[in-house]
Amino acid sequence: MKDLLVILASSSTSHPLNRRHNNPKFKPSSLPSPVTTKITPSPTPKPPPPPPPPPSTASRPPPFSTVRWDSRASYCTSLPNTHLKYYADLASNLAKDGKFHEFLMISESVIASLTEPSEFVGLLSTELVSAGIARILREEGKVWSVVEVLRGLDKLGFGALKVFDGETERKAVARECRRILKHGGVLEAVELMETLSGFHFPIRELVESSEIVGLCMRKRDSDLAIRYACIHPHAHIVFCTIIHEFGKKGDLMSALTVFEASKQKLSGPNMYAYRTIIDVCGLCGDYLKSRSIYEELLAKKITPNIYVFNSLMNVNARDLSYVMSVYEHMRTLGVTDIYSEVQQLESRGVLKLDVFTYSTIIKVFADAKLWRMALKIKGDMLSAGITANLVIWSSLISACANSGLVEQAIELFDDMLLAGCVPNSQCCNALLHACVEGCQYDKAFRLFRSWRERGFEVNVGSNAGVEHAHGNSSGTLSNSTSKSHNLTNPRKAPFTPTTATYNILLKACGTNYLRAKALIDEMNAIGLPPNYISWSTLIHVCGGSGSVEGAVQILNSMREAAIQPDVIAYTTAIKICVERKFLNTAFILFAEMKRYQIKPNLVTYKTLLRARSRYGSLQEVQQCLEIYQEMRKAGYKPNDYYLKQLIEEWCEGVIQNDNQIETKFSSFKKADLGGPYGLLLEKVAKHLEKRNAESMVIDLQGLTKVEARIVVLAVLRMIKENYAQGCPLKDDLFIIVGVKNAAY
DNA sequence: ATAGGGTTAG
Repeated sequence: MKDLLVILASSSTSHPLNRRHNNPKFKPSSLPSPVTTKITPSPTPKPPPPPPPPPSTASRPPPFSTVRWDSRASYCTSLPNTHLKYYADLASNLAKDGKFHEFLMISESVIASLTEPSEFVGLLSTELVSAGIARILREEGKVWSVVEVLRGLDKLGFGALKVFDGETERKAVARECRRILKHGGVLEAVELMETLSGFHFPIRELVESSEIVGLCMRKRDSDLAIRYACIHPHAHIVFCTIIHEFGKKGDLMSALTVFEASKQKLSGPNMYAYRTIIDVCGLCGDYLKSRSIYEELLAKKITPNIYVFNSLMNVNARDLSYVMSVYEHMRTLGVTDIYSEVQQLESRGVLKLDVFTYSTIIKVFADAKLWRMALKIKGDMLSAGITANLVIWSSLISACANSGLVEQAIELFDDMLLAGCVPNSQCCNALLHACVEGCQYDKAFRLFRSWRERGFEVNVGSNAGVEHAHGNSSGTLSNSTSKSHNLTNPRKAPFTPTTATYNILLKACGTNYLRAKALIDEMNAIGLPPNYISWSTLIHVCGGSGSVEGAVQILNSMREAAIQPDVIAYTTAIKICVERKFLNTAFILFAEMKRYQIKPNLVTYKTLLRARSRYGSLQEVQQCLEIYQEMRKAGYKPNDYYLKQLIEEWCEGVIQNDNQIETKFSSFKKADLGGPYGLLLEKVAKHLEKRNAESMVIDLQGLTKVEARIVVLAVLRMIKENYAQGCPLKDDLFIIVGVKNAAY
């Protein structure tokens, strides 16, 4: 074998064949035909005769003629496994030396002779092939030669080779990608990424998706944007971003094209995309299109979620009858049926809708962010002859606040003052909250200061007197004084901030920690000491200002102030650690809160699991799996999304993207997975648990062939990593195959 | 009957 390598090596550099090949008159068929070389498999391990000498090392694909290899094929079919192994070793070694043309030539010829290419692919040494690619990247930085090699590999069905494990190589590619983009080559960059993604290059590391999307936008190239989305591991999100971006540009046509593509690409309805495209219809002024999209959902018997309904109603807001028909459907779907039930009760005379019930209904819509519905209820109420009181006004302002509608909220507040209703702290807080939700932080502070200095001017005119004759009079200035004046009569009312007021202002500090700290001091000074909500908000602000240490330190300050940090305070701090990639600190805090007997909730778990987008080592995977197990025990249903991601990282590319099964390596289709990941995820998780690391029983019962393969791959990788760390498997490895699904 | 802190598909 060594001899053969020498022959091949010499032929690839200075062999006279090279000169012949460079001659345009040279024809490959003039080479001594390899078919004539007879291979006699011998019982003793004796190297088989050499494959045909490679004709070239030039950077073009080797000049094969299919016919030439076809004749060889019939003969090769009977290649015994030992010979297959020999060719695989030979090819792998050539690849390692960077002689990819020879590698491809041998591979192509062998594969042409086999019915099942994976037989040969399985025998190739991934390590050697990736070493060769790494070498080209490292020593010569030749990204494009590598890309050509990869495309060659791809053509031969080597897609599943994972060749980008090394940091250095990935950086070389990233540099090249940067360079291309700097010169405006988005198309080139996407093509590069398409090739790379077939070889499990983590393209997310290459460049921010927003940047690529932005460049595609600038070129108005929806096709390119779609191509990029398709290879992104979070295609569903990227699609939505693109749809929205086109919407912002007023380009509904492109947005719709992308929307259609997203449906093609993603399995299962994506409510997020539906919601986005409906919003975009609104942005582009085509409300009729939004209706047809909604109808498409209905035709497919897909139940829209509350966000889709909300968007649809907002987009069609001008057509109240349509909004009501949509609402009617929403009600029948059980999204919210409170109003109709209440109305029914009223019609039966069981209940008289009063200002209390109206206020409850308004709150329901306010919480669901259905502010238009909230305002509609107010209309219904006024028609029923009931006057809005302070609670109603407050709820309406809250409804706008929850949707970040500052102008609307201020308008309501002014209307309220005009109607002679005196705001209390809660009502003022609702308006401040609206400013925060609408990110108008300075406006919140300006309002606060002006209220504190001047209070409110409430209109107590004759109108107010008449209106309040019906309604509840709480929160209304006494009419007795106003009656003497027939004209509008402004009255002064004071403003009293509460702890909640300060808490909202704390949030309005954004990332300005000093401002927040000053507010905390002010609270202490005026006798409104910060409560646990104030402290959590302070943690948030501090973290936002960039100080992870400071944020963690505030947990201690809380205890000093005799306020025990609760689950939200800890979750806030953990979130900051996670965002700033202080993963160890995050896990320390997680352990600490449990020591203090504070039970993590679903939000805590989710926040913590977002810590890793890639799982580098076994330790990291196990750390996350522990959290999963804990979550399960605590009665929370783990979101498969994260676990799926984890498993993707672990199964050597058998699973790719969201729901897609890599089809190049094995000819399995998604259907083979048979429905949801549930059982599969559980099995992989169970097998990767720490305590299972030493003695191993792999139970494949109930899994399909593909699933079983995934589980086995995951376990094998764990064994490999443990071994590399010096912890070899001590006992035997048992694999239980199901009776029906004999997997291996 | 109305308010304030952590998630909300990366």
